[in-house]
Amino acid sequence: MNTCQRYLKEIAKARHLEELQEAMNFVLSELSIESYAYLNVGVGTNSARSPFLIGNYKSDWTDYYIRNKLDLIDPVIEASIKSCVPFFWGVPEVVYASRPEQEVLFRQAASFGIRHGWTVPIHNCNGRIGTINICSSKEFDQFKEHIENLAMMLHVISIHFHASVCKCELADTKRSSIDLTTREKQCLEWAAKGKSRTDIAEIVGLSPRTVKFHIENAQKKFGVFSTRQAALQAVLSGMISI
Amino acid sequence: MNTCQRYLKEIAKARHLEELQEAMNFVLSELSIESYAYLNVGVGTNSARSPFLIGNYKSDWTDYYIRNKLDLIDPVIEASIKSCVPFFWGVPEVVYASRPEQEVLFRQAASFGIRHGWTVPIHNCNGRIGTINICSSKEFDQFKEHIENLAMMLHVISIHFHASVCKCELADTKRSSIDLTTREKQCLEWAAKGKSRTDIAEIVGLSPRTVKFHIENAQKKFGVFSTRQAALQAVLSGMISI
DNA sequence: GGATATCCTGTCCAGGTGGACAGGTGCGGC
DNA sequence: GCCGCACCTGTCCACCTGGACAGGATATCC
Repeated sequence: MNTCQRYLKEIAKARHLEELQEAMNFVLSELSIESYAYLNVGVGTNSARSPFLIGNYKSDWTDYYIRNKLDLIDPVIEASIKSCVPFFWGVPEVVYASRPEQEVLFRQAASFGIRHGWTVPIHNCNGRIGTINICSSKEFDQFKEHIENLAMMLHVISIHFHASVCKCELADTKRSSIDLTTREKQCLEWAAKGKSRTDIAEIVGLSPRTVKFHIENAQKKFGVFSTRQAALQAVLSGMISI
Repeated sequence: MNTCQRYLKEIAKARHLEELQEAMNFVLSELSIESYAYLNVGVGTNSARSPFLIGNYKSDWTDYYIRNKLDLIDPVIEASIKSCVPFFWGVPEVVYASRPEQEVLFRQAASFGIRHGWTVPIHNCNGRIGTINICSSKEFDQFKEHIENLAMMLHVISIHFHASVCKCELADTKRSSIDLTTREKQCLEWAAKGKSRTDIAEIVGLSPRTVKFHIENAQKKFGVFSTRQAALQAVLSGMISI
């Protein structure tokens, strides 16, 4: 068994988020990664659902980040939503602050020693994405070289880590898999076809309130906050067709 | 630059699907992978486009597979939709035929020498998923050992390959009848992610009215009457990703 | 009998959406 | 110079949506 396989095994055997964090701390320290943060965010609307964070960034910064919902404006998160391959960010790179509040964010991060980094975005199409963010106090060139040497391994480790997070999360919430009821699918299907609540009510022979009820349930199951997203998720996961 | 980086560069520089296939053929032959197939399928039941296939499987089999839409019943594809980490399939593994028509599929595949394999599922949330399927005529244990030694590199290569396919494909859609402008795509993309008009306005730096304007134009192009439908169409036709 | 799941229905209300009316700029082609 | 196109912005208003309150009826399983 090679080194990477050993690392992946370490990550796979974790049963709770705490164990997972320990495993990741161990693996990344072995790889001389001084500072990392796994951020799991919803791609949905800016509602109450909080993103969650695992890692060893300074808690002053991460607390502030989460409390102020900075993920909503973070250009790194924006880029992660769009990209499916890892990317560098910070001073000499493309992914950088473009709007005033993003510049504030970068300045604030810099005051905690976070000036540049490398991020692995991980998508699994359930309305949330995972990002492994690695940063360093080293000079950018030196950091980049270090990362590029490890990129392959770090990329794979990140994906498996995210998969483990999802597994632990699922185990926690006891939601084995997303399973829509007949009514939920029926209502969502018409919603995806562009019908309004009242239309659907008439079509399927329910009250508009009940249609709302079923769509709301579907939204909860997908962890999203709009019919738009629920319809998308249902179509993308092959549960309904339009 | 190490070997893997060289491979990734080879894949990244391809501009058309043909070049991409050549690059992949080269890379995988270097890694002593005798037989692979990249299958790109839509996840919806009646997806916008038929699946497409790149690789060096016997064309007798792949033609038959595509013609009979076997991806719709293939347990490997089912597993790929659900999993986001690579897995083995075939005789001694978990992913195997469970329904009668799936058993037929596996028997047919076996007659073409495909008995077991390893699949990397790649999700990037645009209504299609990519799978890199690698199989071998070797005995399973021997095959498994070979793959496990290369798993990390193959995994990363697969992800970058899929990203390149998407890039080439997007270039192709520019020639299709429906053609969204940059702003339209930009606004729809955020809309598909569940953002509201005001959110999007802030993100892309426009007035809410202008965001509305662009989404309306996209709606007209698709011949639909809601953001919901426009977002779905755009995602399913691969113009945007969520 | 109680827990659980699916299903059904109601009101109130802030905030989002889409249609219809306006207006404007800058660029390239004929 | 005019036309078409992409782009940008505004108001008004009916309607739709989602969240937060409610209230029910069945049926299954332990």
